[in-house]
Amino acid sequence: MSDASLWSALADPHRRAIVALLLERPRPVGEIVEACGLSQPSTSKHLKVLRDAGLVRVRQDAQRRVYALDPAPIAALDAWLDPYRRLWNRSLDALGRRLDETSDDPDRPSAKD
Amino acid sequence: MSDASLWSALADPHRRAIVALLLERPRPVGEIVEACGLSQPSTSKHLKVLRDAGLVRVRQDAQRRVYALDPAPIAALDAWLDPYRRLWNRSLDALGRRLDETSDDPDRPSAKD
DNA sequence: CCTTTTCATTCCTTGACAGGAATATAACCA
DNA sequence: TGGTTATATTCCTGTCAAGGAATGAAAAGG
Repeated sequence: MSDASLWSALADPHRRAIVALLLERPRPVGEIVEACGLSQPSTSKHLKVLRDAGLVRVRQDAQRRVYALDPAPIAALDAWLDPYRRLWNRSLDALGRRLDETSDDPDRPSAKD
Repeated sequence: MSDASLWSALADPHRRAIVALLLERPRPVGEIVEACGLSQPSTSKHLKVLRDAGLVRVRQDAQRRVYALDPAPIAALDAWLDPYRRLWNRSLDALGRRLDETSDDPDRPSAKD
């Protein structure tokens, strides 16, 4: 299950920054180095982690390597999130009902606890 | 920004398992210990991390502490995901177009040969 | 070929985190 | 009050990941 590598890849703030950079457009390593303010080796290592997690893909262009986002793992995250999103909607719903029927449900005490 | 603690909290597979357990229903610590197969102290420490990240809330019930999911951070994750979801939809769209116009685009040879 | 550019990989050190064992804390009960 | 249950916290240790420095590797160009 590469689910683990996906989460741990995104757990690092620098890597989330890289991912955000690649959301705008594909970029060669040098550009990422400059934008992140990290050293080149460190950036390359982060890129390797992202590659191993399947989050980015590389295209060789002469001496440069152009990195781009791969949307698939993002979709996996989205799928993971789905059941929780339902919970979120339920609680929004409940809030709406409470606001709506403030004096209609004697079982659920209002904010006077 | 508790964004960092949110990600690092969910980076751990045991903690994701706990979160999944709490999605079904709120549970006291003992139940989580049993379900996860971790030791009680380890579980308590994971719960502390989840608490600090705002992912769970505790309610005291006699000697027991009942943990429940807080949907708000999930919504934050969802918001983070949003721009990437757009990317995903774009690529689905592109795929759809390609499948749609297979015989409409003489530039792109179809799957024969 | 030799050099330059661009990037990847090792080596090493340091810091953070996980897990177990033992201990503290708090609530309930006799 | 003393004891039991349920949970949190501390201490200690091993593991793992990040970052810097140095080095390796591949492509382009003279």
